[in-house]
Amino acid sequence: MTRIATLSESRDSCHNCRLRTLCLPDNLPKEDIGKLEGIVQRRKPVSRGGYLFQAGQRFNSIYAVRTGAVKTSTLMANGDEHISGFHLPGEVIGLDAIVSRDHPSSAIALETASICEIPYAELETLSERTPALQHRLMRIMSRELLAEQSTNHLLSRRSAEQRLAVVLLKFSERFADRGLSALRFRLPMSRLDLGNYLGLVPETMSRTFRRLEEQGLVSIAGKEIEIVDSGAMKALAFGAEGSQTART
Amino acid sequence: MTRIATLSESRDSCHNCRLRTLCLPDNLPKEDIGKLEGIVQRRKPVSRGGYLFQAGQRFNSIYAVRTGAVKTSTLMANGDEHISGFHLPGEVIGLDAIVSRDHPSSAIALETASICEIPYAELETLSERTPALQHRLMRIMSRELLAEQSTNHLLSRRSAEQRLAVVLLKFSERFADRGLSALRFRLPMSRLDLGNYLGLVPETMSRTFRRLEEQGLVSIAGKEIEIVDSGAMKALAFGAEGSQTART
DNA sequence: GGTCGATTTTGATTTCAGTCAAGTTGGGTA
DNA sequence: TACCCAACTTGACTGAAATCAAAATCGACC
Repeated sequence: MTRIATLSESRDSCHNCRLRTLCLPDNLPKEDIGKLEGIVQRRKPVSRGGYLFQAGQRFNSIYAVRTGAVKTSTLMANGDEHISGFHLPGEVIGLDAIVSRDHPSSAIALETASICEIPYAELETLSERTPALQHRLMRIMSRELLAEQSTNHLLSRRSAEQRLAVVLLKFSERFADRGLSALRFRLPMSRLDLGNYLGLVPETMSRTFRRLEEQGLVSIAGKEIEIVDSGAMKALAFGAEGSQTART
Repeated sequence: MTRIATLSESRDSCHNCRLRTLCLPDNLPKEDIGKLEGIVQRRKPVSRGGYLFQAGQRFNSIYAVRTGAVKTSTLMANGDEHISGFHLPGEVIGLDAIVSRDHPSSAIALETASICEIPYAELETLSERTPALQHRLMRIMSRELLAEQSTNHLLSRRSAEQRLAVVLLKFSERFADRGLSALRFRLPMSRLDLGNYLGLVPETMSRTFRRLEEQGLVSIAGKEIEIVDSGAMKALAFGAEGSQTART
């Protein structure tokens, strides 16, 4: 029986946390993990639709997702929401607020989520005397930068089918990194949210899902996704064919 | 006589550098700037089309632009170039390589550029005993993250006119930050490159420039840009009108 | 000053995704 | 169980930007 993604449970300490290698503590010496644990605060779970923090709110902490899933979004000048990312367990949220002292975006739970809060002032103090932690922070920031770049890339002149294929493959990879199936998983967000992130309206999302299914690339049942032909998906997402520019 | 942007000259040391407040040394105590200076290497100028580094190359240093302008771009699977950013004096390049040990993208001079090279291993060592530098690095990374997010935002479901208006206003602001005119400046890149960055083909770029000019928002002469109606530009770029979603 | 290639422009046409308008489905709850 | 609202789907139509094709302009170099 294939196990469907739930991304649940992890122990109370960073030492035992199943997400250790994805999260802040990765590669830290044992005693440094101990120190980090000293400042991490476990919050009571945030339920679906609840805020971890709101845009404009004073920046005090960064947050690591332990279970569940979170979206970050900004309200644009005209009142529309723009979703800037989806965050799975082990990922760190709020790093974009370090410059400005205020959170530029809101973080909202897509499903009940447990969260580790890490007060930034204390993290900064700790990292002053913990080189390994300092390096780890730089690496995480750099990783985020790469992720954002790859999103830019995705939004820049790619067809709806390609965008969807890319994002499904990325989720596949991220679930696999968390020890879950790469081929069968449950998307934590609505089509509306995913479309918002991809720059596509819900109608297009619906039609695009259908087309991928008709081509035998995926099998869709609500939010449950099965990647049927991973090779063809990759060809569509990254392949030479389908580029809108390639004028051979 | 209005001074047209050239973004030239700055002294040999970080202390005297006109770009100090934009670049790494900002807010550092004098003695820390001295230490930073100790590891910064001044390279001989890179001429138009020359590489600061190439994608795939081993990551050793980050780079700060002193004069000129630089683009960073990746080669996609199908052979197309995707331009991920344009970099003006005072900006730091290469931070996206920290995670992977290799540069994910290439950096190419758009016009003759002088560059400061900062070996990352030495920077890391130095920042271990220089908290202010450490904080500065985190802030710069966070700033980059914000910039990437705002690019995402830009590419996500905005019209060609809006994209161009936003990017012109951003350049305006960046030139102003460097003490140059916010209303008259010279874009350092070709329309092809700017279009690539914005996800638009050159034909559309041309037509969109023309439309902005016809509406009396800007005045264009080759790469020389004059912002004629800054208010209307902002209304177009950020205003309530022009949202593709607002179904009032 | 003239030449060649790259860059930019212009026009005609096509196409993909957005818009508008109605359903349909499905999850939550009274 | 039945109701309700939100999420999703479907179909017809529209429109903005891509594509295709060709000409004009620019600018670097001899």
